[in-house]
Amino acid sequence: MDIEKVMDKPQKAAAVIETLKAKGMRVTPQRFAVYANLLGRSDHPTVEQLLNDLNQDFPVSSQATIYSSLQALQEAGLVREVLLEPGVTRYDANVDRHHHFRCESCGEIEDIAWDAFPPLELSHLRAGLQADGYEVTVYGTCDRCQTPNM
Amino acid sequence: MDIEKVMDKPQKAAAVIETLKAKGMRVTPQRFAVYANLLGRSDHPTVEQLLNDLNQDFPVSSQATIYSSLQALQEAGLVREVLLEPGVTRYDANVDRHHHFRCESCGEIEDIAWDAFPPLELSHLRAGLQADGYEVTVYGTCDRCQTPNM
DNA sequence: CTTTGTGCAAACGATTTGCAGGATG
DNA sequence: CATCCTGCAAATCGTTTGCACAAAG
Repeated sequence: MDIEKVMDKPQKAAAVIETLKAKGMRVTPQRFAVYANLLGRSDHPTVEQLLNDLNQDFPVSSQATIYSSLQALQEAGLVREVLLEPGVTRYDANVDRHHHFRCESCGEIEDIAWDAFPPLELSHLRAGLQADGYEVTVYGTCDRCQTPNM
Repeated sequence: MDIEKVMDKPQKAAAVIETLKAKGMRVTPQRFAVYANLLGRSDHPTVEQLLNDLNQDFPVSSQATIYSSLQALQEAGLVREVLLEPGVTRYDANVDRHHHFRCESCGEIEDIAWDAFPPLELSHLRAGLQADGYEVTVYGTCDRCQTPNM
């Protein structure tokens, strides 16, 4: 399969390919498609959602390959997992530090900018713990779920 | 099976039983054992750990019953899930708000007191989001993993 | 005595793995 | 052309479910 088929924005495609190469990864259409798709959305999809989205028009990648692509992308530091619901693993191409908002009604997840909150002081946690970073998860209700069936 | 067999601290046992009754739950030895065990530890065990721990000396509860007990305890608001690693659901009998520290090396989870951090201002999130609460997760290395094999 | 819980085993769903053929660099 | 990736199917692991029996109130 040709990589061009899975990407309609040539300029960005080149950038994505460069990123993958720069990480020493082989650039395959499947990897490219997974990463480009993740970069192009902000809703932290599951593997199932990626699978449906990628293969919508014609087969691009199998499920097993999506799993292995995601693993490779994770190891390269290009993608991270987001775990906020039991049994659901979501993926996020935004690896800069940021927080999350989760709607307790529909499960939707939305990013919150890092500087939405003042920096937290980690230095006076219990002695012995070495803190490397942190993240805030906010729980609540999204707009859509506040005004049901309208 | 008799409840006394699974609890060696009679005074606390009575309190646990009262709590369960107060929530309108039937008090069974299995439920009691699950909840008492969770109350007595702070390491957020998985179902597998609970299963091993409870049945260590003699059979107390089956796996299916632990799942159903945990579900009932959750619905009663006595227990909550903690999700910080893929594929691993942990349980916590501390339902007061608090934060978590996760060791990226061994996966151990430790509670952080709620007032370890100044309260965050949730009011200026994106308009439309209704925030109900939040939680901080700190990532790092625990004491044990900082000084390997000693 | 009525209702709800338990235990077993089968069912399930998400993720992982083994392996043969195919694509990448 | 050597290495690594892909796709398929089978295997695995955590969790859920159906059902007959037992226990709680």
